[in-house]
Amino acid sequence: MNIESKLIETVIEAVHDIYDQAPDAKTIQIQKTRKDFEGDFTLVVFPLLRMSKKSPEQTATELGDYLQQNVKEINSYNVIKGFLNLTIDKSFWLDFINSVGNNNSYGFIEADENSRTMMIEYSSPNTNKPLHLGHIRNNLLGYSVAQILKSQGNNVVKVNLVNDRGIHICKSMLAWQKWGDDVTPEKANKKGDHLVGGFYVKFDQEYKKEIKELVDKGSTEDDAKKNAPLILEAQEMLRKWEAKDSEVIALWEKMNSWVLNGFDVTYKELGVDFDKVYFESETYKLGKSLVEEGLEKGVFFKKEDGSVWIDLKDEGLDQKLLLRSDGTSVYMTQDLGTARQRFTDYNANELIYVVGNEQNYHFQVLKIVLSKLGYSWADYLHHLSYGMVELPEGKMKSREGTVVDADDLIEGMVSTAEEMSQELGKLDNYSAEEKKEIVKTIGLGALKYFILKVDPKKTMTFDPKESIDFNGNTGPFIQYTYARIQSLIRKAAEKDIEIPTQVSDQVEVSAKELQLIKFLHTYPEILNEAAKNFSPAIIANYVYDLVKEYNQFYHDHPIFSETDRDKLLFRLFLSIQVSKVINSGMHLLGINVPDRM
RNA sequence: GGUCUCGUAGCUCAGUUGGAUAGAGCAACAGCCUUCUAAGCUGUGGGUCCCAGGUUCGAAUCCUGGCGGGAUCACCA
Repeated sequence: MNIESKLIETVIEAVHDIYDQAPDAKTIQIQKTRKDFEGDFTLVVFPLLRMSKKSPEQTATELGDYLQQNVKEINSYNVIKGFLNLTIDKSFWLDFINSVGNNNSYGFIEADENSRTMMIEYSSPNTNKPLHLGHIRNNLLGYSVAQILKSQGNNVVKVNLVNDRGIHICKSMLAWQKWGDDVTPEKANKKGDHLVGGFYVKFDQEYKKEIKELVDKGSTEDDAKKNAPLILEAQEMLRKWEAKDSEVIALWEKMNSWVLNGFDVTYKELGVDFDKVYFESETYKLGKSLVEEGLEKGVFFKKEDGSVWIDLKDEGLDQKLLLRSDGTSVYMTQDLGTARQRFTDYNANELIYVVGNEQNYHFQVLKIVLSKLGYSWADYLHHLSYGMVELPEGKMKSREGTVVDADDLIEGMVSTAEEMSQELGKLDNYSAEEKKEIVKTIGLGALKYFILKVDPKKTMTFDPKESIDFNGNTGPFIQYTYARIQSLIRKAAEKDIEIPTQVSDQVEVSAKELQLIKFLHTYPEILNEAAKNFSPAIIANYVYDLVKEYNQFYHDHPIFSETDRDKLLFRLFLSIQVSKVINSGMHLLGINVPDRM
């Protein structure tokens, strides 16, 4: 049993013994004592006043006496207003830090037969254009949340859903057919996703020209959009695709494979992966059959033109399209099918969708539609909605060319890391190979940390200039601290100092060091909270705070200048425990830590 | 207009189930490299926690209303 629950239990006993009352465990608030006060844990006594019927100070004192007598770990206590501050004995903290020293997976929980299976979908790219900054946030979040859930004893299945069909795919296919001149990624010496993305842009440009021409001839804007020859051709192509026209399918397969090969490169760079990849081209038909099912059950209705809808006015929403009048499927159609397919494949307890908040409405509808169809697992769907990534100059707009391409961004981060290392002369003694590796770790660490430290649900500003500032609350700062501790270990080996596997309870411990130990003590709670909230940001900020605490300690107490052997060993030992937690926390964020930098 | 969401220092962000005097970093200024990596550390200045009510012993946090930004309400995905 951990110390906090022990304290809570004893407080309940105390209230029972002293005031003859039975308090609800929820009213007992044990929290960490704030830095500026003396003590380790604080009991807030205000909620208990109605039971004691005494002043806050008197109540706190009586409870303090009781606790001190009945909990052996408590050394002393003090009362300030309604706060009872308890000081825990040093030996408790030393026992604790020794237990961390013997534990290679501190804070982690093993999966067992009672584990829940959680499926997490992330990335979900369209095969008509390359990944951009928004996808980076998505991928990093998805991967990290999966890691975090795993660390807390869940079985996790990471899935990707490739949006490989639809009108948007036909647009780039059509543009390639018309203006592609049989170009391939090899011929153009370009990543496949970038090549295809170019044709998507080309389509849009030509389409706009056509619209303008029609408008100039007197057509309305709306009519022009609907009747431009290019869009009609694209629609025709989609119908052919759904009818399995061999020529269209062949082109589709060719171009999709180019794009997917390109994505694989980017995923590898980012360090993300999947256990299973779903393709909408494989699930949309199941979606269509679910629509049929809904029509039979009377959940959906058909309009005169043949399109299928659901009326959600009773839910406070609108009418929603499920199938086009020409019988082709839309986004919602295929998502219905995909969801069903997943619960057939894996018997998941929870299905988490990592998708931007611009789709909040979509997921609200998806959930309602599935439960109206009678699927009880609709309750297991959870939309992990994240905010947009903006640039300092404003929003990203593909039309205005202000989209930050994922590959360009990664490359930029790495080359900036290289320039900075060069300038500081940090990597002068390393081989080109080693340099490349370290610089990549730092560049990606900077990017990943910058994005993950922000609360997922918030819109965030990504400032490329600020992100390459390697000072402050950044990934490289944390990596640097880790690297320095590794350097300590090497130094100890040089000096033939054997690092202890545990420390004696005779050692003198400073207030600062005690604070560091208490900080490490909260790590399991932090992980638990991060898992509950699907929030890597909680871990990121914790690790940063830990590193900051450690750096202060490190500067005040140069370890090898310590003459007392026990103290020296203790500090070395403590440093290693800190570096273990840094490594573990960063690992959950998907960030590597270098041994030297 | 309806729904959702965000609003904390000049800027980027933390702030635990409501707890004590609201915190970091960047930027500015002033210091610290014969001692384990100065990509660091120390110090100074910087706040109407958007506004107004309400609940509470106690509100940045919860509720209501307003103001401001964003998203969404497509036969796009």
